[in-house]
Amino acid sequence: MLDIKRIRNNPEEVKSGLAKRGLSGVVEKALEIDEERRSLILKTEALKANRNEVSKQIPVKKRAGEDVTEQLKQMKQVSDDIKVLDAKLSALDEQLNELMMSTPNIPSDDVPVGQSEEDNVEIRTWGTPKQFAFSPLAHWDIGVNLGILDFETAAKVTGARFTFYKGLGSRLERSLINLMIDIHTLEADYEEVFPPFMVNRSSMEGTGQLPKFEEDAFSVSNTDYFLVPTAEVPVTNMYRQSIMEKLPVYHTAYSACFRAEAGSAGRDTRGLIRQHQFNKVELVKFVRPEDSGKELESLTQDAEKVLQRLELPYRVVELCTGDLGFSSSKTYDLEVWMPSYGRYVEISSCSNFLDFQARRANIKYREEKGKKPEFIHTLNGSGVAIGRTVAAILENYQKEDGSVQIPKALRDYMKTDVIKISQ
RNA sequence: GGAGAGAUGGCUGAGUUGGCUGAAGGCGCACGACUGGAAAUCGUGUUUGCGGGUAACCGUAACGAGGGUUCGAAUCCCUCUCUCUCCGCCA
Repeated sequence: MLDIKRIRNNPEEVKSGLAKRGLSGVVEKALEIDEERRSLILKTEALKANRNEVSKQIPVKKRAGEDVTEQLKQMKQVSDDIKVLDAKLSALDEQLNELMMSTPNIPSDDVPVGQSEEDNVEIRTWGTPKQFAFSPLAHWDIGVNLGILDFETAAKVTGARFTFYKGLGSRLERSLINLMIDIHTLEADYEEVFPPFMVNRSSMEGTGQLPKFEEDAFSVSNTDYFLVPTAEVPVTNMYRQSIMEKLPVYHTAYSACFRAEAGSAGRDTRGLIRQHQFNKVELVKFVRPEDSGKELESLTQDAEKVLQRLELPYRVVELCTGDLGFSSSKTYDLEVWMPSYGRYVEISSCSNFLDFQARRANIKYREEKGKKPEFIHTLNGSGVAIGRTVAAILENYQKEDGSVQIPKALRDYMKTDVIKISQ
């Protein structure tokens, strides 16, 4: 959520920031409500001050034997007036809140301006897409041939966009989770968290999934719970409504992720790329405002480390203003080379939210005792998506005979070097 | 799911015949005094949001959340949430 004071003090700056997202009219609307709201506050608080003053005198006068009927009558009127003004005020508060909650973050100044993912900017590449001496298969064929992925049974048992992993396929999925969490906890300073896979509405609002994108989430009927679309939601909201004692705090968390994929009909219908349920290891950072810029760089590198360890070719792109997520001010996507697509495919998204989520979720910290608490900055990134990693491994490590070599980093976890067709 | 108890400031813990309680006492913490230094002791201070003000500061709101009664509510009424104990059930 944007700071209303920032809008009040620098309306032009906010206006041009939101314009980069193709948004207009928000600032004007916000200022209009804000002005009315503040003049109303002035009025009601004056009345309340008066009421408090007189109410304090009433028992004194009563004790002195004075007649207070007239005061009671007057104050009754004042109280009724206050009630009317308060109702108006809370209606305005709600309007303003609704507007602010559905307004996206402002892109950082250095984010490239653009319309769509076409305009994203490649920052760097790592590794070289492999040239195959045979014609490589897509992971959905490789997985089915090896008997480790079963889309048909999942379609019967649940529906489209779900998958059964079997045998070494399940072990591969599980091994990747462990490898990634081990990298982040043992080679870096992330503390592991195993979060709930359902969260309440306030948590979804805190990180920005709601109120605008309810159709993207799965809700649990008869409750006000939602299946988590990413571990970012429960982990960030751990610190909702609190003043943090020390910064920075880094967390990594495995979770299943659930997405309705509304509006994705017809896209990536085959394979593991776009599922209603997938696994992901997430990285979440809570940092001082002045550090968030460099923290985004190191977070991205922490995610990259996973792909480097797995020796998967990838590139880093910076999202342009048109492709930037609702809550983010700046995002780097990691895209892994996917032979079946003949291009790089998103496997991680690392974002700096600045104080946008912290304001919604009310997460603060105090630099030193006696000082005013300030909003922190939050960041998160996939470290990385498991299902897409499995797809990338199957495709990039496939052999002509249909078998798949296991990346070196995974062999201890997998207890094998290769997945062969025979099994 | 059934029965009961509870939810107050960083912690602990008063306050429940409504008013002088933003909230006693204790602990913790910060600053000061004392000391060669420290402990102990003494003194002072120690929540957050919003609005106004250059500022000092002033006003207002908050005692789990929301609503109601009242001139006035931490205190009374209603709804909800969470925690604890016992029973049932269960991985």
